[in-house]
Amino acid sequence: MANLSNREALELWHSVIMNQVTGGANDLSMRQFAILFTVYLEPGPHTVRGLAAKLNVTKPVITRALDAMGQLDLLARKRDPRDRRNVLIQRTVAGALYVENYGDLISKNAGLN
Amino acid sequence: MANLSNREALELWHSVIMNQVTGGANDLSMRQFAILFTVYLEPGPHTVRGLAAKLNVTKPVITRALDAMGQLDLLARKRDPRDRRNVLIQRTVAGALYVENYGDLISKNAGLN
DNA sequence: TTAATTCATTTCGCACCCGTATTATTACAT
DNA sequence: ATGTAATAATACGGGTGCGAAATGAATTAA
Repeated sequence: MANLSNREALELWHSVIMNQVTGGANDLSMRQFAILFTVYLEPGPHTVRGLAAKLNVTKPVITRALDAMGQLDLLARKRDPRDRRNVLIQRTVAGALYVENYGDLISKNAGLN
Repeated sequence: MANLSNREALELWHSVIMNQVTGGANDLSMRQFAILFTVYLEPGPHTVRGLAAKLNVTKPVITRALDAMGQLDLLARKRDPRDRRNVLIQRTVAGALYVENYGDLISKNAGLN
């Protein structure tokens, strides 16, 4: 994979964060970002409990993040038919697009100079 | 500079965010991160007004962020002696170390595979 | 069938962040 | 000197996120 110098790494991070902050469309919290990217980048199925354990946060954090991001249509809930206590977190078209665009943004900033 | 594929970019971003979330030491908001990195990566002097304009937020956001990050000793205030209405945001040793470590973290994750 | 377990959700209290509007201080123009 | 402008800080109200604890729903064990 790419080899980033310390300085380059910081400038990349800075520019991505600046894009996020100044654009200001939605402002997801750091935890929400972690949830979103975990669901889209790691193989499922993802449950509330599983995500809470992986991110080292309490379950209500996941529940509330699903409320918020569900409203933005970035993720969706689905009851597990095999064990209806579980909630499976599903990807959405809008969410996939959003994550994809984020990848573009990052790699574009990484290629700036 | 490095050339990142879209997928690599997303995985890099994901791993850095995961480190930030699960580590959970201090949790700065996205805006606070933007302020911190702007001060350490862009040439000064930085003022409350200037940062507010650059980040497209209101001035109280900067003031409060300085309160919070000042308490963590990541940044310091200094009255501008030439115009005592201004506050110049100063770097600190602890802050420089913090940012430096962040660069290590990012570049390390970028080199993982 | 009943009790215990295991999920996700809701409730509660606390803390933080935000923007608007106001205040206090300093500089500048007249 | 006086008034105006500019700067940062503060007060206030609303919104949201957090963890702990309580609740509800579904499964499993006895």
